[in-house]
Amino acid sequence: MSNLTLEDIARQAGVSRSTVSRVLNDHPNVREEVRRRVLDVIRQTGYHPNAAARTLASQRSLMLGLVLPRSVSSIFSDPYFPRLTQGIAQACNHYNYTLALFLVSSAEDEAKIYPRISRRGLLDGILLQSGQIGDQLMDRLLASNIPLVVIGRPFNPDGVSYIDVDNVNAAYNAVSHLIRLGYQRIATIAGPDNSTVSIDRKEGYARALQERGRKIDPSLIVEGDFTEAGGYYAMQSLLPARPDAVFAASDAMAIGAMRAIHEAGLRIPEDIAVVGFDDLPFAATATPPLTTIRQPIAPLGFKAVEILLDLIENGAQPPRRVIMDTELVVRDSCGALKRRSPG
Amino acid sequence: MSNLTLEDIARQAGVSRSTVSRVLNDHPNVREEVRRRVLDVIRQTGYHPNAAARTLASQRSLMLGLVLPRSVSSIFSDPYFPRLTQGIAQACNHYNYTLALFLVSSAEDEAKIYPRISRRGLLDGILLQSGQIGDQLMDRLLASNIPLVVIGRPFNPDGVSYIDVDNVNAAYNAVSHLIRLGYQRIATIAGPDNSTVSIDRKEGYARALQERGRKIDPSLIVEGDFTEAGGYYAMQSLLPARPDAVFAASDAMAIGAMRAIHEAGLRIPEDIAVVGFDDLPFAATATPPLTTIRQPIAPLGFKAVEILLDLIENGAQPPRRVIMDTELVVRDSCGALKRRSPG
DNA sequence: AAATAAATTGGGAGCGCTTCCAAAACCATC
DNA sequence: GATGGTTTTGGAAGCGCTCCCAATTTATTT
Repeated sequence: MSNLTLEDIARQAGVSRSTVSRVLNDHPNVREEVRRRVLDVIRQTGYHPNAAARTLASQRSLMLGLVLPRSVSSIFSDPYFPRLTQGIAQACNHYNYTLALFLVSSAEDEAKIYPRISRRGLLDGILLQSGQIGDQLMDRLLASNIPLVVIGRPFNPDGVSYIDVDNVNAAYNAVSHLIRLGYQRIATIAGPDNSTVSIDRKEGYARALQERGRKIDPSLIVEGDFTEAGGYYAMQSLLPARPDAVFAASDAMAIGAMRAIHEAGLRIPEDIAVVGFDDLPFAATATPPLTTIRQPIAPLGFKAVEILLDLIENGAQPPRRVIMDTELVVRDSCGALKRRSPG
Repeated sequence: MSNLTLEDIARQAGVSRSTVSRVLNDHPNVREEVRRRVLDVIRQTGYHPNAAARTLASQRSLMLGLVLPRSVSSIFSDPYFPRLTQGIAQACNHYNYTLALFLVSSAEDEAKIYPRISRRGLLDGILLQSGQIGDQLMDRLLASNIPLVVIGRPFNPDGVSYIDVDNVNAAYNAVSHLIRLGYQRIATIAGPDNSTVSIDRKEGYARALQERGRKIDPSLIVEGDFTEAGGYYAMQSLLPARPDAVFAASDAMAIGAMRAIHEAGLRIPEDIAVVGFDDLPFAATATPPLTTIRQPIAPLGFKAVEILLDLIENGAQPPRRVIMDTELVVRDSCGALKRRSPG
């Protein structure tokens, strides 16, 4: 349709290009009558200013990039990412930014994507999902000097703005809850050691035990990979150690663990209590319904955008840090509703 | 970092702007020695051409938009979208396009997003997830004359290029499978009537029954909303009609149905067989493992991009149509592995 | 070696907008 | 009604690239 330009609108409205531009950008100094006249022409013609020309002239693209690095994009089946994306997209809509999505799924992708990301004139800022240890992408992006907010604490957070959930505290609360309920042999199915999420959740687990004077029993700590199958196998390897409760670092692993427990002929929570992490939709409808930690994933994404806009507006120094709280959702799998809860 | 321009590179390499541009765009007519010299300077300086300037001058942004309309974005918890997105993103990487994501989550969003989408100079083409009946977005986008590929058959497909899975045939195969296994009272949990997906799957169900001379029993057809909870309630309302098999139009609904069946004290597949649709990850680990239809979701997304690039390259006439095949994945929930299967 | 054809290069005119600056129009004041 | 100040408006110079065209260089032919 319309390949109209500013000039065309200006001519039709009987004003100059500059005036139309002012109307478009809500500049104050335009006479009300003229503004109305211009707006009428714009409405009638269905004119939309050309995005590229605007970006080139103003040096702002009103576009943010969301980069999901290779190490995590395989987990794109995890509902975490859709929710995060949704929060981010909502914020972008709200602040009138466009969202560009970069899914890095292979090494080849990474090589192709990086130049595209760091090209000037494309993105005003970047949101990067923090990845595994040793991921070079963050350093490269940081070096490219584009405003950057990392989602999830990076391994080396020096000078980096990031937002994260308080994983340590969340895990601490989950395990404390189990301790209060009287469980003695509390195990954990942790995530892989190469992510800060796993490290933090494991630390929260350890801290809760230690604060109550419990010893950390290495045979009660086993590593999963955040998947259902991983949780299943982890639980199987955990059974000989006879835990009476298990804290899984993700709901998917918790569900896998529950499957393993059931298959072993044990009951939840009578024989083994289970607590997960995430509060995914299926946590509530599992049998038994899963006690878990709810993360504010979409709000986290939304907030990440707000931080990024702040960086764009006001510069990246000092780095911003935001840690969001979680919530323990008590259902049946921890036994709280069956046991006498002391307190 | 570098706010270098073409001109800077040209000066440093001792050539003209045009020559650098030629090198950048792989034009043939550049002396090998000059090309090398220019590339060296580019490499040393870490120069990247400005995207906006390029778009403005060449009238191509190398950017595609993926629009997920309001009616479906609420289902973003459905793994369908992540997978689709992944396929699309992979294709974009492969063909060196950037992907812009438009999640329409409210009416307000829609009003804000539409002008952004149809702004010239931003997108070379659009992928639109087909939505509910009555969704205006498709017509508006069509009218804006930007190359458009719809994912999922739209209600009014006239003149529209689209790609879809063969839902009719898939459902037909699933139900035929149940018929072959000897089930007599085959029910279906359909999706809401306002989407072509639901309509097509229901039609496949009906066609399979009719071809074998079976009557369609309205009491065996009930409507869900593609969620687990919806499947659960749908199954509950189906139980009085005493079905011996049920075809659910999505895995999520199938899982909900299984929960309802178990709660009613019935066995799967002995009392009621279940077949789902999607082959989501949890289908394989459900109890019992779910027989279901596998859709090539990511390949669908990939192909959608290829069609769109074809439209961009060669014009939108005639409209392209691609229908992809599905695959019946037989597991335990249909009873095929227990029953004598009659040939 | 001259004439002609082909390959390579440089210059300039945009692409459609923003934004600075100066001119014009308006206003209130003395 | 002239003066000074404030709004409002128009013109022009870019933003950094592509691409056409003409000029230059190189290769080929007779």
